[in-house]
Amino acid sequence: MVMADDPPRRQPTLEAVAELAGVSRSVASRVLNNAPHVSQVKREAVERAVRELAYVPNPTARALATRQTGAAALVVSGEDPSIFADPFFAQVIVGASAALEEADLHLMLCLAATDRGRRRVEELLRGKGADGVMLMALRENDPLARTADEAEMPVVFGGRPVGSAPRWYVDVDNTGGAREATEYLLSRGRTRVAVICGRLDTEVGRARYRGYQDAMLAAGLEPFPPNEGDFTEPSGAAVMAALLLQHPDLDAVFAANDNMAAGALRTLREAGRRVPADVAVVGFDDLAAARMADPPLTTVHQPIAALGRETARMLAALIHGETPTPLILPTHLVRRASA
Amino acid sequence: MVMADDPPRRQPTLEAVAELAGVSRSVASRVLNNAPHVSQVKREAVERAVRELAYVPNPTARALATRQTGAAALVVSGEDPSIFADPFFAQVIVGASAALEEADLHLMLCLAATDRGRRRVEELLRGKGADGVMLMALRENDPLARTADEAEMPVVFGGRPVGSAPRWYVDVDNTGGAREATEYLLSRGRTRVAVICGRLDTEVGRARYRGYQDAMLAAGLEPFPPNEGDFTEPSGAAVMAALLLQHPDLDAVFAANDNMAAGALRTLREAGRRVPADVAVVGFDDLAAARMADPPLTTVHQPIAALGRETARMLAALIHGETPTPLILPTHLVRRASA
DNA sequence: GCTTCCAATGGGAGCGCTCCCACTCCCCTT
DNA sequence: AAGGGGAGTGGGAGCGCTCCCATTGGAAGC
Repeated sequence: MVMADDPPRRQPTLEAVAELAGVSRSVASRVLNNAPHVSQVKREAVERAVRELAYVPNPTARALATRQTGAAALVVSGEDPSIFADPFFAQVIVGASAALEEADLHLMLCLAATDRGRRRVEELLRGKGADGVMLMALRENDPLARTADEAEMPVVFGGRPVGSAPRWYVDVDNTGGAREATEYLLSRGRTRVAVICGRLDTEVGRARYRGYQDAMLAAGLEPFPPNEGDFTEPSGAAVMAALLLQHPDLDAVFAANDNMAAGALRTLREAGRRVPADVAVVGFDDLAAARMADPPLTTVHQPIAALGRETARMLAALIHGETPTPLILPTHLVRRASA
Repeated sequence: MVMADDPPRRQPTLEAVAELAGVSRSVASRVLNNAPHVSQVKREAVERAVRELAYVPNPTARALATRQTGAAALVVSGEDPSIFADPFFAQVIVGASAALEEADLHLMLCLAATDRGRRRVEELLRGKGADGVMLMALRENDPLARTADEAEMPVVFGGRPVGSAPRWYVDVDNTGGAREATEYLLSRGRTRVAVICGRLDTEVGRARYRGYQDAMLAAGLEPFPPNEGDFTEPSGAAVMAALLLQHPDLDAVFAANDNMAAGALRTLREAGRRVPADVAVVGFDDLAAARMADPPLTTVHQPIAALGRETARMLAALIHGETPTPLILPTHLVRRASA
């Protein structure tokens, strides 16, 4: 006969610690939670027992008892999972992760791309699988917005969704950044400043176009109509080509993000236009790639890691019962060679 | 008098569902878990009750009872949190997330950069805060390797750690890829093929140098000594500059990743060497940036999303009690203009 | 010296679910 | 006709923790 094939050597429990320390579970629990009403002697006894047994509290049991999971979810929506492959999100995560760590919260990452994924997120929200949620990259009329709203759980938006402004959000000053970029182009004497928009079904896309528009109108110039790209390099190249055809005399272009600016640069190069001599180009995002572009891209820097950090901080505050206020992070122009 | 300020309107429980459906908790539980031994009538009654109450099972309670959290952790080690900002990880995550979704597992992301972060990971492992772990980017002698080993929990390594090969891992054929890249350079008639290594305290760095070495030796050529960069663009530029000084006659260079290749390209350009006419350059990784480099970079493609996907799949298999075998994913050369 | 108060303590009732097990029928063998 | 087997069912004991509450005893207040 063999031994039982499943040696149930389980983790020690609080009960075991208490017993070894010669105290009750209550006292042991208090020591672990750093709560008052424990004598120094027993406190030390418990600490010794914890060390001896290499005890680690079971987070699940604690979660059940306290009704707090100790986790925050970062939900990235969008039909295409590869939207997430954008280094943008990696940066956001670095920031969010750091802030969450400070608040002693774990990070659950949910890419709600497929139907199944969305359903799982929904269950997470409604089943209280996390203490709070950060919602990013929601599309127009995203059903997740409603679910999040109904779930009785703190929700912070990273970047405002299209249309309504939620109760709590952290966003970047897209309009201001776009305005600054356009004004800069104007200040360099350019007058025929074209624009390559991002998707206009996103708030980012709209806000950046708005900033461009503001600056043009303020300068008494006619803004170009919104030529829509989809934030990718090829779309930037395509829109640039179309622009060149319709307005051969343009002398500058503001692209709503760096990827599209890179595409524009490529088209311009292929068309034999010199940058910035013939056409000045400004992007938005200040990705690593912007620095390495040829020529290095003048672009609007946005604090991506800070966006993640502040979103997470706001969520943590909410979870702790505080009432933070929405936040808009500043952007600033980084001058390089392309404009 | 005001009403109680904390309306404890709680989620309905299984108990409530059972009561509404006129069955016992056991039966309701069976229905929810799709278990047998339930009559059709009661099954439907329970389903109706679930809908009526908009019942969602509490994952925490389930986790406590089953001793399964339903989550897998992806731990990214490394002293510098920004290592994670590398688009590499974003890709890995997309793959892992998809595979985890299929296995109905949630993704917990842990960036173990700070001491506090490492401690939290340790607690996660030892406290059974997840059903399994994927470990990536471990450094030499990383204490996490031991903790993971001791934790009685499935562990899969994404990329082998330096030195020991763990029981379960998914890796990319770094040596084969580097060999292929070098062979290609050789086959184009280059004979003075230099190398820019990655950090040699990582297995990736070593394996890629090994591949380069193999190819050189097989061709009867003297391999260059390992000139170590740290996988960043500036380090590639610096090593390239040093190389040019010591070996002005070199006619090709294999860089252990695309970032360093980009740096090399920059140095070469500044030194007035034409690529590929004077010096051919091959990178490794096939990042998006490689395509946009000037000239577009010939590089070794590695299936990053697949790495994430397979790592997650292996972990899921382990969690389900299966016994998978380690996996090495193929790489292949992508020919572009730089070589 | 006697009440008053509060720090210290441990018992016990949950938190919401799973799962073992005992029990009842009912159908199908021999 | 008696027995076995299994499907269907519900009760109850956990899972490991927190937290309320009753109890104790010694210090402080009068």
